[in-house]
Amino acid sequence: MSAANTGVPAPLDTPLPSPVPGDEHDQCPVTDVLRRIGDKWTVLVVVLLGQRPHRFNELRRGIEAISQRMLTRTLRGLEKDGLVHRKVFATIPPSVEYRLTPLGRSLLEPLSGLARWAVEHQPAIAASRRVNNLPPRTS
Amino acid sequence: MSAANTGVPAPLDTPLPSPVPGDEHDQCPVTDVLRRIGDKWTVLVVVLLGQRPHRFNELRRGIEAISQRMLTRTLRGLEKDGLVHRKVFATIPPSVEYRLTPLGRSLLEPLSGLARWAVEHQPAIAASRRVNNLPPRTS
DNA sequence: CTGGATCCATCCTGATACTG
DNA sequence: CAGTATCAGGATGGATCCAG
Repeated sequence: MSAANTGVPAPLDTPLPSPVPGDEHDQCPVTDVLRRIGDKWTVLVVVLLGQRPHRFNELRRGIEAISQRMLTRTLRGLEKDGLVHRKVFATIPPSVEYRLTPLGRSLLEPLSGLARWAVEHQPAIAASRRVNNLPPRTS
Repeated sequence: MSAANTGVPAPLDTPLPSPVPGDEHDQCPVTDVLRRIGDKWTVLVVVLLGQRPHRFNELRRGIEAISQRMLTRTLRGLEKDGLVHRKVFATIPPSVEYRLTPLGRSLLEPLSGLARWAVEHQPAIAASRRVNNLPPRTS
């Protein structure tokens, strides 16, 4: 935190990859990533796997509220995108280990930036939600 | 960029606010924020407003593919959370100006971090998606 | 110009039951 | 243990029409 809120729009060292083509109907990478990790469980799983590799039911116990189905789906999505590696041990009973790939680990860093912002400003957002519970506009 | 990808897991200066309570059924602030900005249009609107204030139809033209309804909904959501300020000019015809609040502007920074990651790794993700188009596992 | 109201298709998520 | 299959409810997004 150096020059924080001086009132100036803050010229951002990374200009965010341009508004969008407009007439292009496929979305920009940013939106794409946001939608991938913006679901209900992905971030939780990534964070857990960021600590160490986990087995399936280990993740399940770590999250608790997640259903078996959603954990599978979440892991499949992450695996498909190359963020998580799935390693099967042909034992009896079978066991499967999930771990972040280097690509997946590289996500932890920008994610932590957003996490810090979220934790820091969550009270302000919550407050704004309470106040601005859509009171009729002037009328 | 100092120590970038050395292969080591990178110990993250911000440890991401802990996995989750587990038995708590309300989500952590990070998930909350991710779900707010993880929808189809929010980030696009925020980015546009990050450049300068816009009027309603100006935003609409800037995004093009967005429907009137979704632009309204997106803006209402951002307004409710205190990220966007809505200023009405009682002219004829009426005009409304939207601009980021300081809170909204503060989001641009962590967002740009994620944006940089997305742009940088989007090719790898796309490639992984093509390869891993869910080929039947062994079978 | 700005936006509300409706209707509808689709996606996401959860609960439950079953399998190698 | 680690999943898959199926069904149902809610959320999300789009099209269209109407209004101040």
